[in-house]
Order: sequence, then C-alpha cells, then structure tokens
Amino acid sequence: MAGVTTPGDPALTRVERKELTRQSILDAALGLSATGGLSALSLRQVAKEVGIVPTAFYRHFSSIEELGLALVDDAFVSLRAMLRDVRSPDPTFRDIIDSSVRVLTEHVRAQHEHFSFIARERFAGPPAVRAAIRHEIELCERELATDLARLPGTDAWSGDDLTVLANLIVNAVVATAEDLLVAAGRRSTEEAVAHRARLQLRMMIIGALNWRSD
Amino acid sequence: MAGVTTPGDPALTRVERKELTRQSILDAALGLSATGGLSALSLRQVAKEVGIVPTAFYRHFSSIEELGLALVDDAFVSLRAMLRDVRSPDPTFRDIIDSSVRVLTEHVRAQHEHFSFIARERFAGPPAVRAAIRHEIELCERELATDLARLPGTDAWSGDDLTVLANLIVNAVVATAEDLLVAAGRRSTEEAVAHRARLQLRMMIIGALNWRSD
DNA sequence: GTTGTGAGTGCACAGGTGTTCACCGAACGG
DNA sequence: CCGTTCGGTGAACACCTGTGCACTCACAAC
Repeated sequence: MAGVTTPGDPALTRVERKELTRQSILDAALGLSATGGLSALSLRQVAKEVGIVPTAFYRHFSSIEELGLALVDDAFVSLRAMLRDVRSPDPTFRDIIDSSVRVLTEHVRAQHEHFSFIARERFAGPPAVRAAIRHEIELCERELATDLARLPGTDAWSGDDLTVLANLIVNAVVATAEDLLVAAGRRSTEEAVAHRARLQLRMMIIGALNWRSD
Repeated sequence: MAGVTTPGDPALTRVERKELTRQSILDAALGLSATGGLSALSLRQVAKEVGIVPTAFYRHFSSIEELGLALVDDAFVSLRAMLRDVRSPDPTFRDIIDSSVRVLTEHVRAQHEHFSFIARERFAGPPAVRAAIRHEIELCERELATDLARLPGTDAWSGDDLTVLANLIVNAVVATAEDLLVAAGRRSTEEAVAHRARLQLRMMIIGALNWRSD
C-alpha cells in the first residue's frame, strides 16, 4: 500500500495526487473524529486509515490542529451551500419557513458528518478550532441580519434589535440542526423536529412583528 | 504521597476518606477534561493529579465513562440549584426575566466548570454521557412546560405548543449560558450577553402571548 | 538526459496508555 | 484481641503515541 493512489499511477500529475491524499486525510479525520472528537484523534490512526505511513502525514499538515482548521473550512463550505439554498427558495413552497426547514433537514441529512463535526468541535475542539467555528457562525448571523433588514416591516427596528433577533434565530436553527443529528436519519423523529422548528420560527416571527408595539 | 488524606489520618472514618478521594477524583477529572474533553482524558493523568497510583482509580470507578456519568450528576446538581433560584425570585426584582437572567449569569460564573462540562460533553462526550445529558435537559424542558402552564394567559394552549415553547426557551438559555462561558468572566461581555438574552426572552414572550390570535 | 524536488517509506526512540497481579497495613466488626 | 475488609501500592505487561532521521524513486523542469 502506498497512499490513495500508488505512486506509479498513470495520467495523474504529482500535485493532483497530493491533493487526492490530502482529501483522503480530511475524509478519514472527519470519520474518525466522530468517535472521540478532534482532540482525541491520533495522527497514526488517520495515517493508517488513509493507508500511508505516519510521518507522511506531515507532508500535508503540521499538526492535528491545522488539520482541524482545514476541516472547519470544509464543513462551512457545506453550511454556506445550505444558506444559499435557503436564500433561493424552491418556488413550489410558498412559505419561507417551510422551505427553509426543509432545506435544513435535507442538508443535515446529506452532510451529516460536517454538521456533527461543527456541533461537536464548537465547544470541545482545540481553542483555535473553536474560535474559527465561532467566527464563522458570527458571519452567518450578520448575513441573516442584513437579510432581515431587507424584509418589509422592519423599518422601525434598530440595528441592535436586528442582530439580537438574528442571533435568536441562528441559535434556534443550530439547536434544530443538532436535534436532527441526534435523529440520525429516522424519518419520523426528523419530521417531529422539523414540525417543532416550524412552530418555533413562527412564534419568533410573531414576536418580532409585534415588537416595538408595546 | 498517599491520596488526599494520608491513610494514618486521625478522626476520619474509612468511608469518609473514601468519599474524600472520590470527590478529589471528580474534581481533578472536571479540571483536566476542560482541555481535551472527557474522551481524551486518561486515567493515569487523573490519578497523578489526585496523588494516587493509577490502579487505585479502579477502587472508585470502573472506567472513565462511569466517572463521566458521575460528573454529569454533579453538574446537574449545580444546574438544578440554579433552576430552584429561578423559581424563587429575588423580591427586589419585579421582572421575572431580569431576575432569571441575573441568576443565570451568576450561576454560570460561580459553577463555570460544571456548565462548560455540560456544554462540551453534550455533543463530544461518550455516547452514554451524551444520552445522560440529553435526558436531563429534557427533564428541565418538561419542568419548564408545567411552569408555563401555571402562568396566566396560556389556557387556550395545547400541550404540544407548551413543550415547543419550553424547548425554544431552554435552547435560548443554553445558548446564552454557552455565550457566558465564552465571556469567561469579563463583566462587560457578560453584560452584553445578558442584555441580549433579556431582549430575546421578551421577544419570545411577546410571540407567545400573540400566539393563537392569528 | 541530467538533475532536483518532494511524497511516501522504514526504523528508531522515549514516552504515555489501560489493565493485571500480588502485596501491604490501617481501620473495621466480632 | 483477632480475623477480615479494602483503599492504596509498585512492578510488570503489551500496546499506542508523536516525532526525528536517512532513505527511495517517480515525477517535473531544464
């Protein structure tokens, strides 16, 4: 065994093969960190899974923590793809909430490993990883806040109120995503979680619409 | 060195000394798991911190996971103490929300390690620990739901709606607690988080009061 | 065609890991 | 007082850990 592709592989440039094993390392790390978390992940474990010798790991990452940061990037690529789908809603769904929750459940199911990685390492990962995740989530909040500002009926709102509401929504969505992860693909449980999420989003919106009127 | 109390300690019954080192083990584990998490915690590490030989660990727990479950119990003793304080509000605070948020910040600051343990192991811990935490949080939700049911104005609500709202509130509180943990005692940041939490709780309550009226 | 680069190898080291076993000796119950 | 219980000991085990070093040798560049 000599990595993902044997060195004598034809028609593959050297940088291509390097990128290939790099991706293999990321995949292996993502899978292995599911049990025990990133900080309990060993370099040798990853190397064995990929099919390379432990020292070869250093050709790609200088430490597990650096690997973790790369995984954060990967995971948030998935998450931003989801946000894009939320913003361009399926025309068959009239209701923004229904379509958003639907997009959420589908993405969580499809990118299960990425989402559970974020949920796990958000508080358990190495400090740098935690900071990176926290930063990315903050960005999502800001994006949501500007989206909300474009909605009708928020004219009288202060910027402060907007970010507060955005934070509330993001937290609810994060919690829902985490519940969906626990549901782990059981459709009936997923549907119950989705139902609850829809009700909660409606409650929050009703609260938001009646804001400033007290 | 021979554990927390030297064996020849006077005026201490044997079970007392056993309970003492048991608590020392729990304390050490709580502190050490702060960096790396429970699943990256080693028995020998804990033993060294306590001042005990590794094998003596087994006199108290049969595995790290069992230790983890004991820690969950400890942590939720702290959390339930907080809930008790929330329910019997300080008479100097007229507003339930203000007093609740105040109680939350104070408890999170005082029991920082317990709360961060829960936040961390909720998704990163061994499966049994995760399940135990999840179960405890569900209990809190149910308690809150019955509390809400006693409040005026919720007569027309279905049980389903009550648990959904309770879940929403608990999630917001959990998220706030986690933000307070990140604030890590910096008063100004804490106050900002508390301020946001108060606004959010008000938004949710307004949404709840206008529920069923659409 | 020669040369240099660099991903992957193999070995070695010094440490840390969980768990076993026989053992000690102080506190306990009779 | 004497026998038992049991928390703590210390050595030993087989294994896993990160990392250093000299090495190969297919590829890329000239």
